[in-house]
Amino acid sequence: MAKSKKQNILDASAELFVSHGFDNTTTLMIAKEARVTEPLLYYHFKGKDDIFSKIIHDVFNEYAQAIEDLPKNTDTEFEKIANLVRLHSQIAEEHPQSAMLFLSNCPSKLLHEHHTCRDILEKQQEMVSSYIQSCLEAGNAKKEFDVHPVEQTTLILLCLINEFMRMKTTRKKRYQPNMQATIEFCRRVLVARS
Amino acid sequence: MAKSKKQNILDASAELFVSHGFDNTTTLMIAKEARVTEPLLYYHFKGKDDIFSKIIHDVFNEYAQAIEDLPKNTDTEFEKIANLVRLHSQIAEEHPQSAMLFLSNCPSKLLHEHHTCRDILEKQQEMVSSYIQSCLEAGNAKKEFDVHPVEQTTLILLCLINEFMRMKTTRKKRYQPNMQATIEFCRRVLVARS
Amino acid sequence: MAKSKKQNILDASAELFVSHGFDNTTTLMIAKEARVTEPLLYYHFKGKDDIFSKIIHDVFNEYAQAIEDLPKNTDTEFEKIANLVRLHSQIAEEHPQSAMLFLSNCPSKLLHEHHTCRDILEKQQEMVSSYIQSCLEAGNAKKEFDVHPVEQTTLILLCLINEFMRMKTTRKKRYQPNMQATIEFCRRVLVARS
Amino acid sequence: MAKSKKQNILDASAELFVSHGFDNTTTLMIAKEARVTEPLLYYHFKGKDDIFSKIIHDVFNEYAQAIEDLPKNTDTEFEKIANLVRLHSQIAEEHPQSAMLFLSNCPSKLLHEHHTCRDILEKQQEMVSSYIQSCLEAGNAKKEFDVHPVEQTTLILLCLINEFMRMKTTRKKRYQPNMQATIEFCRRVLVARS
DNA sequence: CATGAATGAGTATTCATTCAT
DNA sequence: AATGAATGAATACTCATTCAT
Repeated sequence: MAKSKKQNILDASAELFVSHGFDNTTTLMIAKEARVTEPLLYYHFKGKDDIFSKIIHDVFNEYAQAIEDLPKNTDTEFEKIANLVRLHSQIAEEHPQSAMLFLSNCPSKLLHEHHTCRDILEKQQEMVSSYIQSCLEAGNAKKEFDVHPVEQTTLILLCLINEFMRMKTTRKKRYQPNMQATIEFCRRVLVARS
Repeated sequence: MAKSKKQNILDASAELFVSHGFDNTTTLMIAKEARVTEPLLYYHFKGKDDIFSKIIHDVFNEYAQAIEDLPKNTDTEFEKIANLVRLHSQIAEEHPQSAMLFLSNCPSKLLHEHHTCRDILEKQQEMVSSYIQSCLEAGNAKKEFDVHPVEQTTLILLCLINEFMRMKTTRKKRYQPNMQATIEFCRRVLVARS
Repeated sequence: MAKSKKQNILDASAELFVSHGFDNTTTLMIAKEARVTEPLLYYHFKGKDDIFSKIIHDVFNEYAQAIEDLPKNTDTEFEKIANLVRLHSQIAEEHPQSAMLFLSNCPSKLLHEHHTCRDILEKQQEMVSSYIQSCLEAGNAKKEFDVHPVEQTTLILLCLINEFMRMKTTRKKRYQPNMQATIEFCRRVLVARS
Repeated sequence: MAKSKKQNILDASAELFVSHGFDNTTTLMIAKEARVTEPLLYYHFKGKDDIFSKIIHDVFNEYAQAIEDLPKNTDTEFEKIANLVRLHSQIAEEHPQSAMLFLSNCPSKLLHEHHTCRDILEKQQEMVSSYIQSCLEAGNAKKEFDVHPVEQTTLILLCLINEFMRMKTTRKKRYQPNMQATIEFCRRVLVARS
């Protein structure tokens, strides 16, 4: 029993939110899965929503850190873009649960303005799109790229990367795009033609 | 009373499924919104799931028809791709509800093998990717395109289009990619360089 | 379509009341089984209770008639008792449905003073016990029997006959008493010893 | 608050099942009668069926114990039969509720093969009939009895005892057979004639 | 005689949460 | 830190019955 009961609750909840969805996971299911009684959930957390928030924040923080940790000094700006794709591919493969948690529970909550998901989704967009935009601008400056409407291209690349991860996580193998091909695709779009 | 009560139920349900999600929409909410009594839901449909299925099938059939109706004879193959992007942009703008219904309710249900959503999502993928792949192959043959791993590129374009629609539907204006920019982006990738 | 729809309803109801019990038979089930729409039930009958009453009365009238029709002139009084047992055995075998209808639906309704079942059950007791009592008294007078507390013996024989039919109708073969043995049993009790 | 709420639920349920029948007893009625809220029923039991099962098992176990406890050593075998009748008479008088519960709810459920009632009814038959049969065989051996088809006579006595209890429990006084007369009736059938 | 549409009142059951200990 | 007992509010769904035609 290395894990604390509190951690048990978080782990069990994460698993259930992924496999059944937030709405279809009951506090009783969580308690049973975590080998804990229901009132203990309320001792450690404010309620079901709070458990979800904690989990989603943890997941996001790890993700944010991973992006932060991407190499800042690379030979080319394109390498940075490629690294971004690689990171997402790796997350989809190594932590599919974390990705799923986000992808399958958040959409239906997005409409509620002040929901945890909305905040985080916005942060993620902000973070990734500013990463991409920096690359594009730097690349254009170096004549490595020749990309015109920088902001629009940023958004489109953001689309591409998000959906790339979504498909890797939620679809059948035959519909999962290949990482290398995706990187080449980006190269074609970005890299200035001689 | 121009609309039949049955149609009222479908309309009210669609609206609520979009705004609250399937799980957070109660049969009572549907009945009230449709200005109908609850038992009538069960007279016309087998239950909440059945209402959802009917709606999602209707939405999908309209979508499938719209793709079917895209012009078959165009000057260039690229025009077909552009048309596909335009169609999705148009749907996101003119029928955001239909798009949302699909995008916000299906993900959490995808795990259940035989769920309506899974069937339909697969059909959509099949349909759109075979449309794209035909274009790419024809374009390559005509030397209009010079696209190498045809299948992978197909998948990536599928990603792009799906997420393009998703972002137009679910995100704030400032994160919505512009249609014309997206088409130009595709052109850059696809059209053979002189 | 030899049978009228009204008769269809009665037949279907009888079958369902037997197989599912009155409370577990819905008007919809009856309508479907009778290949009729629900409102028609209310055209022909006042409601579910009324259908039940009609059926139970029909069944009882047939039963009462059968008892009425038992031979009045027999060599011995005992023969009349034997005939009574034979009749019940025959009903249990030839019209198990009618017997079941009565046996499985009435008990839980017996408590409600003015229920159809109570009326009929009382009539049946009155009828059968007066039949038995006449036999016993006549048999005693003729010295064929030597039965002392006539009224009590009547009641006990009533018990025996009722439960005999119940067991033949509702229990497994191995618990069904044999008719001939039952008659011999009665003979032993009733017939005066030389 | 001498009784636990769990016991309150069982008591209230038993009373209601007897007075209204299982199908006509709602969980709300039970909760109100037990001065408890509805969800508590589901905290202590799996559902309405489970409550019924628990009660019927309790009742049966008491009954089985009472039969077990009947004196094993008696002067005559007939005394044992008489004791059996006395026991049933006593139960009908002292615990009419328990008897009614069984008699009025089980019949309509008997058709469902694996229902609690069927299991228990079979056990009761097995138990009582093996008790009777042992007596008859022992009595025959001792020449106390002179009973010929032992098995059939066993079944008929089982009939007699079951219906005796049923009538004592469910019918009007004037149709309730007298215990002593029933015992004498049995004596007449069983005891060998000089 | 017949029915498609509709409903008031309910019906077993569930759920997130709290309380007393 | 932990739990057995308890609940207010709901939740999908059902049923006998009726109405308009």
